[in-house]
Amino acid sequence: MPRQSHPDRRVTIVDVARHAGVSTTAVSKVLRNAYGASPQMQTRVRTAIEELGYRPSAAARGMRGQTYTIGVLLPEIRNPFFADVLDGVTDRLNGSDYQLLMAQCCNDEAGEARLTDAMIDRSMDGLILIAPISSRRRLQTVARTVPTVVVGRHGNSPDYDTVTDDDFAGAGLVVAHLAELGHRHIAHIEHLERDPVRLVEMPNAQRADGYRHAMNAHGLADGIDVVSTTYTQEGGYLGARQLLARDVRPTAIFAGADIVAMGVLDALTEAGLSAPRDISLAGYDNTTFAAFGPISLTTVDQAGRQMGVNAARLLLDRIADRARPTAQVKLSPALVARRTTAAPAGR
Amino acid sequence: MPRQSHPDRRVTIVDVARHAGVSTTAVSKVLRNAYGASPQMQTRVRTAIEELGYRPSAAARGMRGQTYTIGVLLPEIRNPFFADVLDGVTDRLNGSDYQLLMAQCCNDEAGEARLTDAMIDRSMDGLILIAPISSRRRLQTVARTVPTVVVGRHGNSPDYDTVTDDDFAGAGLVVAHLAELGHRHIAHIEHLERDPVRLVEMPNAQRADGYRHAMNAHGLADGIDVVSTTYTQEGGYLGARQLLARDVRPTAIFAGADIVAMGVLDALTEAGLSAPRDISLAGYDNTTFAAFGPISLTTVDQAGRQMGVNAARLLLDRIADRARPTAQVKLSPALVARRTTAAPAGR
DNA sequence: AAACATTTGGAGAACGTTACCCACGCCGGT
DNA sequence: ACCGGCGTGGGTAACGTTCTCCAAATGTTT
Repeated sequence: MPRQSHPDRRVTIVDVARHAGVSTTAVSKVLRNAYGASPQMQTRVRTAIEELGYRPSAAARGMRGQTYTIGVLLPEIRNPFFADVLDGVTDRLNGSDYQLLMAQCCNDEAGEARLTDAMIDRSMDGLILIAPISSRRRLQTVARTVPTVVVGRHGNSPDYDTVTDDDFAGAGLVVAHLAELGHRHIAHIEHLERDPVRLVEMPNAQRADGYRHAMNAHGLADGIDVVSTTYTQEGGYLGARQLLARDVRPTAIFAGADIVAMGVLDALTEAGLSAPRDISLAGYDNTTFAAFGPISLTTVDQAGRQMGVNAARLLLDRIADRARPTAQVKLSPALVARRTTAAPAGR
Repeated sequence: MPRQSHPDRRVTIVDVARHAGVSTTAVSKVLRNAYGASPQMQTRVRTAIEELGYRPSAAARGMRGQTYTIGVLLPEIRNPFFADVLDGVTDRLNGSDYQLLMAQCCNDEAGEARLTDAMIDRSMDGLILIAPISSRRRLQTVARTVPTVVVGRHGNSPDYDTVTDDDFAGAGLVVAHLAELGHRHIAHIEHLERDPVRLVEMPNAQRADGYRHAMNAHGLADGIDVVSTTYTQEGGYLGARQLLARDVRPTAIFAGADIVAMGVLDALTEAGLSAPRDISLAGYDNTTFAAFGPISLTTVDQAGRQMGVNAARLLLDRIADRARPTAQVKLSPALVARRTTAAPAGR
């Protein structure tokens, strides 16, 4: 590991050029794998880079070209589903020249805007927005400024690519599973949504729609029972309390997300009930939590990793060609039946 | 929200200067709250900035001065304890000019080095390294290049500040709690550590030491029983299997981390046992998982949020004055007794 | 009134890299 | 011989900000 001659100053492209006896332009070309550098030149420059321990400054690069940095916006770091997506992105980006940096978002539109702006200000080459809550207008603005892929939000745009799970179908899988077990009164805890655009684009809305559609399709229209809270543990807890207070209790609860199902479990435990003995319970996301043995929650696997891989792929594609038409990747969810669902007690 | 005159080009400091009828130097001074700008100048420039919707380019800033970016290195995004630390950092940084960006680390030294390098390449103003595994030498090198705070690693350095939990004392709390309940054979699952430096600096090693020390102090030297695996769910599972196969089973298990305790619960469930009926179980970290009602794991609260707040504070201090002597903040852990610990069965 | 600080503003040179051009030499085909 | 094309290399001007001076105006002391 060679030390640089001057103790303080960073090694620059000029040092490399001098050391290799070539121009800075030549070094730059090699760095970017750009056209116009002969094989000899390549090895010569690379040797010099190695010998001096040179690493390009992203700041300087950002002023003219790329920074080889990709930003990921996460809404909630604690939700393991997002970690899965992130793993996929990381996988795809490994071995590329791109470095991934992420930021946790603050769960409000203003904060989301501030963060995307911060990423744009830092000359990032591309953005992956995971389950953003910003207005469609805002997303378009961002995407027109920097290559962007939106994950976990339906609807298509001419400006950004999307990667989603087929939430409508996923909800259907849960209903089918529970109906097959013999349940007729299957309640659903949804995330309250008023905004008309989000009512179409947000996964939670799609799941609620899918639930209603599937209930009707199975001839269980009478068993439709929806509680609107939020996709949080707290929301699940409160939702379950409402459901448990019904005159006629549902025999099964389909929570719109695993985190919601956790809140439901809380409420059940508190009420001295357990799943599936007293009530069947299903979630959505197949988080590590759901997979955890003592919990063993029936849920829907979104293949978060696959979503991440696709998002990264689409983003790299778009960085390479900003003009290509946008794509919408929709992945198929799969039911993971575990131990919180069973035939209803009275059957 | 005014649009910029040219459709494409970003608003620069030159535009602002022209619009305000001042020099770019003046604008720069206002942006940095630097000395030499009168109050009138300040308002005048700020108005122009507002009117044009100007935001400075971090890339350009990075070439001369600060980027107002702080990097956080997380070893494992799924561990909720790190999320707590991150919350604390975010809290402290909110309202400051600094933007936080994080990267997940790859759990090996090479990957950690690559990431810190990437952050340095991007001219970040400061780094917060959470539970890094790099060699001490490497940490020093990084810290000499950029202001750095190391979280969750003992030992002090003249180059970086540290924020830790008193892991030694924390382990003592667990042993005291279990001893008081009447346990005499208390096993511990530790993270295997060979490197002599890490054996002193890593929290896991401190916990194991604290465990041994406390066992002796309570006159339970005969009950010392340590299994070395890893701080993962898998490690907990394997460790518990070993312990359950003992001729004389321990009546309590102190897992070195909540994630390890989860693995233990897996193994217990598999063996048809439960805590605390058959065996008492304690973790460490007070993750959201431990707090979750149906789990209700006895654990140690590290006040991750406080650690994060302190780390951010120290980092901002150091950015302001790189010459100040380093500080070591050590926070006191607290026991959180929940439902997985009780008096041993045979008592 | 002169000398000296202090405050306020600006001019201009970095910072490290890449984009855009142009020059050179070497081909092959008129 | 001449011409166009291609492969190769380099010169140079950006990019947007801050930093280092310097000058003018204003205030303060002798």
